[in-house]
Amino acid sequence: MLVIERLPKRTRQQQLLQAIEDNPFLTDEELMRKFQVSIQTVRLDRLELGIPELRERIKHMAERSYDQVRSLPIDEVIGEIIDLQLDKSGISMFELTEDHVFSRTKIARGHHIFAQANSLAVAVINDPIALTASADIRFIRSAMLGEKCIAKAYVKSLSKGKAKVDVQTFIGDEVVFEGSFVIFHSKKEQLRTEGGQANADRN
Amino acid sequence: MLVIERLPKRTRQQQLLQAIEDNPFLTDEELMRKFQVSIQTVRLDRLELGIPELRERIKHMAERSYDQVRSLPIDEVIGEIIDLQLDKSGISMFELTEDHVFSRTKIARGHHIFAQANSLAVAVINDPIALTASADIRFIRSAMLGEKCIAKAYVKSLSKGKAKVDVQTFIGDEVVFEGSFVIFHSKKEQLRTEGGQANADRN
DNA sequence: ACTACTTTTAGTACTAGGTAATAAGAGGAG
DNA sequence: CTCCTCTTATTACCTAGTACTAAAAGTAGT
Repeated sequence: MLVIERLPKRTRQQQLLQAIEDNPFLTDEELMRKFQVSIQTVRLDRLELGIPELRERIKHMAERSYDQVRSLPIDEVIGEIIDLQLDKSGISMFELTEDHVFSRTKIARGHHIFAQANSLAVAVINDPIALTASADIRFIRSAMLGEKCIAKAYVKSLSKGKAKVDVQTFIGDEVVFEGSFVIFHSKKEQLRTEGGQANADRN
Repeated sequence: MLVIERLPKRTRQQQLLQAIEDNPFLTDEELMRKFQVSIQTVRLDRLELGIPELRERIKHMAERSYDQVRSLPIDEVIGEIIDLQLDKSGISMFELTEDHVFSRTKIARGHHIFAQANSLAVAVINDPIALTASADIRFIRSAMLGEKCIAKAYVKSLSKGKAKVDVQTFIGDEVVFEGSFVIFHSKKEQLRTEGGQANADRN
């Protein structure tokens, strides 16, 4: 007789599933010790539950995070630049995912909406060094999970080291956010520029 | 005397490093084909460059992303709540890492500073449904990589569905950010509350 | 108690993607 | 021609498995 009573198959499989969900880095050998069964039982359980082997689990996690890491630093602007006329105007698109909303209400958190507008306001200024000095912002309507936010930025004035940029963010034809940004930048005089590569290193 | 360093090896190793950085999922066999050398050369190169094997690389990525996933949803506030007196005041701390700064200048991006202040302003309101309506903000000094931002929020007024919250963010004793937030919330009348568990589901 | 069936365990062959160590060949500098 | 670096080859071993076959153990019905 075993001192430790072994669990029925169903229970064990549910606990195994939970265990791997909690810690995907468990090997079959560790699971075998945890549940006091043979390694073959663990493997049969994984087979029945459709849980891939450790290395595959790890690989999937890495691939997922790799894709995330890839998608961010390509341009440091929050959202996707649709159109950019340096020192004039810019448009970006930003889709609200689970990551951007309150888990309870599915309403977008203010700072994500702000981040899109802020980074566009900075990106539109043709200067590698450009920083938000101040902003006057209004959240007009709340945005929800899955909605596509289109931010439009217009440079209102541009002087030695200071620019005023107005941003409006729309969902469909409804305004959800408005902001007036004052952006400090480094260039003393404005230069005429070709439409070429903008500075990717700013938002 | 070796006047000219033998470039092929060095160049290859640099390219190998770059290749693995670009795509950490490359096996030695794939690298061998890519560089037209034997698999042993690839392995010697990795050894010299201190690049771990594929599985270790993948594992590290997975672990890192796992830790991130773990650390984020625990509290949905940007930064760490140091003190919270609901409907009165709150303090949060936020350390600027590489993720929060311009890669070129190492200056913090405005929306991260804003996010800390905004999420604190929302968190301090004792209502599970609270949203930023508008804000008037000023970035007074630029914050740099590694600096610890301490945000202090004070509830200035609180009525049926609207609250005014002022936030100041400090690095040391210097003010780096100031903002006046108007927060909409759902409660009609204010209730006296025990100091207990605040809503983690808001910022 | 015997059979039938499920569940568990055991064992073997094979795999990918390596490490570690040792030896041998290639090619250039002096 | 020799020394030296670089490269390649070879072999043994590792982990964490898959795939498959077979046997043992437990459980239920009759």
